Amino acid sequence: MPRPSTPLLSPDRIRSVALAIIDRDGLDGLSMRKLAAELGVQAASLYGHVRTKDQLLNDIASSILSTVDVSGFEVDWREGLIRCARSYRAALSSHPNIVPFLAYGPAGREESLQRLDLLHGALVDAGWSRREATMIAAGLMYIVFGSALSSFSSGFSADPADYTDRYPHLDRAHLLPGVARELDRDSFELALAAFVRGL
Amino acid sequence: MPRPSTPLLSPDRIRSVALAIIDRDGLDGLSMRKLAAELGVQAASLYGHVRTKDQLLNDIASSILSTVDVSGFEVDWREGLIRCARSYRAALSSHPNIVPFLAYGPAGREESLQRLDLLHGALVDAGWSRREATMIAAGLMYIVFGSALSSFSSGFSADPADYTDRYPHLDRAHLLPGVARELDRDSFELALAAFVRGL
DNA sequence: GGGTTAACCTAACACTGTTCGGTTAGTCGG
DNA sequence: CCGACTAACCGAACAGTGTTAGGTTAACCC
Repeated sequence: MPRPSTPLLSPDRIRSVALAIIDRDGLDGLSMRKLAAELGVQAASLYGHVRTKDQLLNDIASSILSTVDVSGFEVDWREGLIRCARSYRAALSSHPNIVPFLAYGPAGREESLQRLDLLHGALVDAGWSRREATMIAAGLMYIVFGSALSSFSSGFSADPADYTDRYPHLDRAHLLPGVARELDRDSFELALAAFVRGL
Repeated sequence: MPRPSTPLLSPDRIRSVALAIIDRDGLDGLSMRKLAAELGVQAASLYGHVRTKDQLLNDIASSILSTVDVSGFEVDWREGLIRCARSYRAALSSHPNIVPFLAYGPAGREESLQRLDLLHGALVDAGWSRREATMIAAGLMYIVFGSALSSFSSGFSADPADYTDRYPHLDRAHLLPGVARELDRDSFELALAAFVRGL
């Protein structure tokens, strides 16, 4: 097939289909050939629109991070922290499969830094030292990313029988997928509340 | 080369060289061929001692996790939580490059579960409900893994000039590698202290 | 000393991301 | 209207990945 009348590819379409594949098949489930196939195209054609796979993932990551909302600091810094963390977590957990890439890659993402800068400024305005503000922001990110990786409760979904005998203390209620999600959210809320309260 | 007089390979040697490569070249820097080469052997030979690369990584991960110490709950549960978290973080940050794999993979690791079970039991003994104990343990893991991924301060080590103008609030002192490590540790301690205090 | 097994090898398979050189449809200048 | 040029796609290839099948030989046991 030579040049088609109307282009089959665009950066936006590539990103959106790639994200759909990641959501469906996981991070390892995305290959350039598979992505191309689902776009009705050969793999090489992608490189006219995307510099590299890593760049593609970065772009997707940035677009997800750009939905994070850091407003709400006018009221009070505690409320601002909580809202920011919730928004961050919501953004991450809407596409959980890409979180490992996000956490792995450099934190120096434009979107991430902008929001961090705002957060940092708000904390300093509230009376914290610069160093403290940095550490508080870091702590908040620990909780957000730790919970979004969610290698915790959703990582348990193996055979319940494995746990019952060997780990007497562990409640196995959280093995049910529905409960696991709820438990993850509640754990996040508890950790967040405890962290902010303890500051 | 046929069967050598003294075996060149053993699961232990393979694991230790593999971990050395990961520490030196990163998680992506480990390939079976490279590992084999450093062991003075061909790649296929590894599969007589190791079922699969993923299994190898899991074994390495388990051996790292097995150094985590969850004692210290006799004194008081707050102290126990803090000691456990510190020990966990120490174990992870001694081999930071494997943390992404650890965080990515299932939490259902034998070593991880044993310690989780103990922690859970200690919390229940201290008067928390089973559900609360689970959530507290999860929260602790969020902070530990979030901090060990350390996609925070060590992720910034780019060009300092990039930050100065665009992000006025961000202090750029933490760009210095030495400071970054210290800041990471202090951020972890602050998050941990705030979390435990806030419970 | 012969048979068995364990430890290594070579070669290959099916993938991966990425690049090079071609082929053609669309677009613009004269 | 026609030629030059570019944009968009393709086929084939490269170097690399994890993994397996089948072969070769040294060490071990009876």
